[in-house]
Amino acid sequence: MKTSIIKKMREKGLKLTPQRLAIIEVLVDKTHLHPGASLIYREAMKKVGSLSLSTVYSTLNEFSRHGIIKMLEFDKMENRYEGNIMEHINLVCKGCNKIMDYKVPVSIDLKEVAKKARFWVTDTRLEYHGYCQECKGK
Amino acid sequence: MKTSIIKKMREKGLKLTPQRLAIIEVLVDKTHLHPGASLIYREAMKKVGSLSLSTVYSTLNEFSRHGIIKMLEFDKMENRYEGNIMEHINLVCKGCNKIMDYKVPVSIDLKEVAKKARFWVTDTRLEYHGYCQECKGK
DNA sequence: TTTGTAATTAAGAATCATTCCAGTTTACAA
DNA sequence: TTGTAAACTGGAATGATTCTTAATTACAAA
Ligand SMILES: [Mn+2]
Ligand SMILES: [Mn+2]
Ligand SMILES: [Zn+2]
Ligand SMILES: [Zn+2]
Repeated sequence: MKTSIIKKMREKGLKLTPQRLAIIEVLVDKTHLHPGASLIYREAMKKVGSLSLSTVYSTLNEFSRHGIIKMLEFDKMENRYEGNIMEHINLVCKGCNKIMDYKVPVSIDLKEVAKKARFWVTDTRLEYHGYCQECKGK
Repeated sequence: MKTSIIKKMREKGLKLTPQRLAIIEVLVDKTHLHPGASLIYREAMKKVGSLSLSTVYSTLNEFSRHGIIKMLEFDKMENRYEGNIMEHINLVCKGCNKIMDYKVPVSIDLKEVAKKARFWVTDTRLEYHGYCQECKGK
């Protein structure tokens, strides 16, 4: 996954800096956690001496704008990021803010959306909110 | 829709105030716009003399907490609200921030999610982001 | 109808994730 | 090696949302 991200960066003409490399590594290592900017900042900081939070934010924005990673936007909670850009449902626990992947059994044809609703889809956001096993029993 | 919202409020033991009535009316009238708090505030203000933005926020939070309305959370954009709580996909235009409804052709069985992923879904958030007819041609 | 009180509202201050800014450094193509 | 656009930095600014505290009010019970 790390290699494919770097490859995509090259394709898009994005420069590879030590800061970006560290951010990518955290994103890959912790992708199952769907980490937020502050965790990514803390972890990447351990890898590269010099890094500012502004850089983390602008890098994550840049990457998600290019479709290299996916930004999951929230209101009550820090935004979260993931390297897995395959279409899937994110299960978001309201108790502990954990986010888990759920394989989509069916997929809607985006061409049909364009035809029927006159809307051209660039990315999808599928979330189920609720409670995980641990949080279910209060 | 207005009647059913008020009925649900009664069921939940929520009091019906002039402020809440105005907010509900705006929510019903403008539901297709998926209005944000500031629009709801402006429009509801026209109906009742006295209304504060704090009240709008706390009311919308209260209602969505009770599942009476649905809050659509964004990061770059004001949160939006809708009275239509039936499961459907929201088409969010990245050009003009318009939000349109799209009827879901298929629905995933939530019991299967509980069984397979050990996750209990309370609400769903299905969005397609992209461009509407007007914004497509830049 | 009147009363008691828990719920609701108001106004402004506080929060905090995120963006902006302006100056400095750096990756990498030539 | 050099030139330059891109990236980085740290601090200030932003802005939607929440918090706080005191005043007001809906409505159940008397
Ligand atoms: Mn995921
Ligand atoms: Mn909708
Ligand atoms: Zn949980
Ligand atoms: Zn549009």
